[in-house]
Amino acid sequence: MAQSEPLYRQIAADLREQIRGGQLKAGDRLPTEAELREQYGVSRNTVRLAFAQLQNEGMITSTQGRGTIVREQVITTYHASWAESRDRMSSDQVDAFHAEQAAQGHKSAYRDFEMRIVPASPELAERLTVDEGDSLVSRSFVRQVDGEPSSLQDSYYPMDIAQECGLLTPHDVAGGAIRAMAAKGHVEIGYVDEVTTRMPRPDESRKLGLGIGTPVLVYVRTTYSDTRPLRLTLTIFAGDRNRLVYELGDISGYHGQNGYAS
Amino acid sequence: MAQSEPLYRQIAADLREQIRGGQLKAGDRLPTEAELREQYGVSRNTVRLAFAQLQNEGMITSTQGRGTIVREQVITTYHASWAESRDRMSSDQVDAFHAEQAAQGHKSAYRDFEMRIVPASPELAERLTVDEGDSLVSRSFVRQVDGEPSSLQDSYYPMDIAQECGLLTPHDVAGGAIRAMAAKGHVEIGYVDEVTTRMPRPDESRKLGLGIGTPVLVYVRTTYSDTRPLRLTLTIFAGDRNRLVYELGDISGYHGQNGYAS
DNA sequence: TAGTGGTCTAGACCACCAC
DNA sequence: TGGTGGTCTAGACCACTAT
Repeated sequence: MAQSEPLYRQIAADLREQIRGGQLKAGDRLPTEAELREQYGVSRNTVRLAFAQLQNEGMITSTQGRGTIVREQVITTYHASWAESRDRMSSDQVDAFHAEQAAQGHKSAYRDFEMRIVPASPELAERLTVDEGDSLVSRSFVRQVDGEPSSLQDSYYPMDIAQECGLLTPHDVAGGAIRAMAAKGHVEIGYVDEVTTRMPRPDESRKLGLGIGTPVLVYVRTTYSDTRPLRLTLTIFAGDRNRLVYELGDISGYHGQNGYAS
Repeated sequence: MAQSEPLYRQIAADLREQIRGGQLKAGDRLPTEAELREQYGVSRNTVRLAFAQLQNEGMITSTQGRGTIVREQVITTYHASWAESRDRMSSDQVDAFHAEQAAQGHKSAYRDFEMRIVPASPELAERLTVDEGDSLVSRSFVRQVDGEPSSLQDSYYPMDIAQECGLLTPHDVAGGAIRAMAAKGHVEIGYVDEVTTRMPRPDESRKLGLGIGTPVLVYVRTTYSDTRPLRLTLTIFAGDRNRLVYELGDISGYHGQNGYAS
């Protein structure tokens, strides 16, 4: 028997089952803490432990004064093997991101643009093949989709390239930084992408408006010309709203839908 | 002033600072709940709330009877753009995974192999272009690295291909399923990879031995021949121990290290 | 056995939201 | 205003680990 399961886990399991089974749908309100306390004959703290477990699984969200609801997810797709590739960038857009979001029926925008000069951390120095502590130019912004923050992006450039290509301005670069570098002969011909996941730090959680129990997708792209690393872009994606997609090789046998609707 | 911060958040912030600052290193023991209760003059529950927050951020682990320690992370790399590619597979290995882990100084193994016949879910049906409910062959196992479970892998094959290529056996297929399919003319020439993250379900958490506050990396690879989808592989990576890497285009300008040590 | 974290109770007051 | 969740206290007993 699983009788030895603690009470709060049993309560959490019951509620999880009701959500998976469809009795409680996305957006529905769960019973209040008081109701569950009576229903199970336990203390309020035990109910709160059960709620905490489900919150940490990303299944529910509690709001002071309003109640506790089943979380819903709207996932948008980021085609990593398309984005920033030159043959997909039309002349009047910064990157392929806007176009892809529009194709999925979403509106995207940039917010809180910042330019800073920072010393290279060990990780940055290794990937950009500069010395630790060397100055790098950081250009960062928040990406919004449908008015909600969706990802935090931070690109790092070696100082000499940034100076040569006019990336030291605290504004958006017309046509995009990639184009500006290409115009000076620094053409990106290869990428290395690293993808990991972790729980957000408090400031990331705040900027992305993440609920408890939402991890982030950490996406690091290092780009190369034929001779050297040109740029490192670190993107923190809100894990409950984003999907990274790579297309490799020949996928002409693919049915061609761009939806990945599920 | 940030005086309005709840007590437990202040305590969590203090401890987080000590970890980030290096006063508390990976593997070190934190003060006990009783010590912190005295130190801050709060109730034990408040200390526990602070611990819970840090656990959910993946920073600490508590064990009954032993204490609370700072978590440490050993990350291994999974080269998604290499794995399973034919020109990287030597004749005597199932896939490139073993070789890559060995190159990183890790020992890998497979456990708990299973073969099942399952009906296609809507997501599987869409990607494999079969009808919902059609029978698929599922072949799954647990991947271990250095004796610890590292990822759960589950591959789905259309029934006709599985029958033709001898994938209906409840054992490992000699030389690997990819080779078996290629021998019958079903050659994989393209991939679509989808990468997302979420918190683990209780069973995944158990199989992977995940602590509280550890998300998983969900990795779905659909492979194609020149005419049709051949296979869908779903991998659930323990988020605290794995990194996915893609190399795209020409990276001859890359410095050539395979470490990504950090 | 002593000390740790795990579970649980029964209260209290507060901040926020809908009415 | 009444009800919701957010924070906090001051206990209690249990399960596990180290010694």
